[in-house]
Amino acid sequence: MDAALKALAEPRRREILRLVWMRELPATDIADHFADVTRSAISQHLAVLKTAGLVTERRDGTRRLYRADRNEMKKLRKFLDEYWTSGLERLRDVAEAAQRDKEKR
Amino acid sequence: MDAALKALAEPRRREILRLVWMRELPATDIADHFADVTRSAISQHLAVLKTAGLVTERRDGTRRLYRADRNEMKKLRKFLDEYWTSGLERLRDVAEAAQRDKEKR
DNA sequence: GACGATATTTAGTTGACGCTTACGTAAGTA
DNA sequence: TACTTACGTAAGCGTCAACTAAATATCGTC
Repeated sequence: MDAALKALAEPRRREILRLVWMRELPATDIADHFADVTRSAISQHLAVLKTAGLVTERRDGTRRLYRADRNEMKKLRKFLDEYWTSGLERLRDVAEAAQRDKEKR
Repeated sequence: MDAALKALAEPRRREILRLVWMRELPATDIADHFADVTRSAISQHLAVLKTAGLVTERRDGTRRLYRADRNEMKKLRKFLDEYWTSGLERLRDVAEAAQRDKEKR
């Protein structure tokens, strides 16, 4: 989950993810979309996204086709929604804070 | 939105946000929660979160009380949900891809 | 097997980031 | 006024992340 959030922190990677959101796309086409950056850079971004589980790679001859793993994004959304309010953790923190307050008095 | 995502990419900042999710907390209490890091470091993290709009600051005497801005998080969630599938942008991209395919044939 | 096409990988550089230490500042308190 | 508490800010440092250029892998074709 940590890797996914870090991956999304980079604007270019978000753009890539958007490009392959609805369809598969070979690395070249993805790279062509970015005028100001080398293919190599895009390849590295794709590696990060793949490691984070946000895209899947499929080989077809010399080409590599990428596609967004929407299920992983779904998990991320769920994580973000639940992280702050996860029951047990929250209760523990509140209890600790109360304890701290008590000790100070 | 970019700033918010970058801010969340850092685990400590996520933890801070969680601490002040349900209640206000002075900077000292927040810093005390992290044993392995200086108060200064936490102060800097708080500045990042504030700039990203994820927390609000309220002064009370010498203390500064922080609290999560849940509305901003709500916006972020909405952004994440809609970014990949935003109507016009998506249509444009699809059109471009179709054009590219056509030219190759 | 050599070659062109498609892509990743590997140095190597640069800038950003997180951290600590040291200092500055504002608000209470004796 | 002097002192303490609570906090931010500046400078400096080490590390990591993003980039380029060059080298390397892999597949299909002649």
